[in-house]
Amino acid sequence: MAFDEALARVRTGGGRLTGARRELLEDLHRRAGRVTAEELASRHPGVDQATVYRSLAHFEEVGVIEHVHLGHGPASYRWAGTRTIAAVCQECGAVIDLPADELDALARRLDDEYGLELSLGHFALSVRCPACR
Amino acid sequence: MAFDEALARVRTGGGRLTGARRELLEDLHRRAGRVTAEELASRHPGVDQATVYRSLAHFEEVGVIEHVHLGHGPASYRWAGTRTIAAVCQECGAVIDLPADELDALARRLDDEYGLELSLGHFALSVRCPACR
DNA sequence: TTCTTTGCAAAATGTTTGCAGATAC
DNA sequence: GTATCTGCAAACATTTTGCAAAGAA
Repeated sequence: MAFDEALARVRTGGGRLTGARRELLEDLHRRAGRVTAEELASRHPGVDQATVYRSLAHFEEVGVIEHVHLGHGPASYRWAGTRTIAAVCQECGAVIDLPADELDALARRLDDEYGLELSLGHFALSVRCPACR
Repeated sequence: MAFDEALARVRTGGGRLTGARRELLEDLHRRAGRVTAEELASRHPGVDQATVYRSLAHFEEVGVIEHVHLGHGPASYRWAGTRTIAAVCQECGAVIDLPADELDALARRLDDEYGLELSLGHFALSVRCPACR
């Protein structure tokens, strides 16, 4: 998603585009990878941790970012719309990004057989990476 | 896995089969479904919460149980070896158990293309259930 | 001017740890 | 007898909340 579109979305439903939000959005957009709330907070010392969480929640509500659970630690956030899914190595913790297409066949089966709509984000796949096998 | 086999496993490497552990094992075995540490602790008031966590960790180490993250709440534990995977509805939180075979094709692809060994437990699939669509 | 957002501090949630005494083997 | 396990209480990590002041529209 383009940065400007994100700015517009943040304002939907009376949302305000504050300094803190703009700062966080720029960071999230620029890096494109995954970040935890704690990393964001520490990179933006002027922005309170509570504000980081509240901003992230708002960004997610308006579809600007999405979060995924990579393991036992904190959630990871990234700019929305990247069609990849995370696989986490259970042993070394490495995160491997896979094209989301890999799940297309599974998604189709789950839909056909159970009426379930598979959503790509939110949970990682649990794997063992080549190095750890 | 049979209950007796579990008892044996708990003793591997000098592990002791204590009253608390036997109680928890019986509960986990009998119910076969998923339980959180907190539920276990409250069903066994004589067993301290710390003991529950430590026992669960030990049971998992010796392969008697496995845990999965179903969402934002606590982890869920269940008797090992059940070949199903959990799908969690993002909207209503319902947990749907699917035959693990559904992931066989995906597992094969991930192995062939990336050298990744997919492991079935630990993370749930994120879905929208028929009722919520 | 009005409604939203912020910072701060405190609470809530889920889990882990240190330690001295109890228990399994 | 000796190493492991337990309860207790305190710490920890992540996230959420209440509230009064500040800021966006």
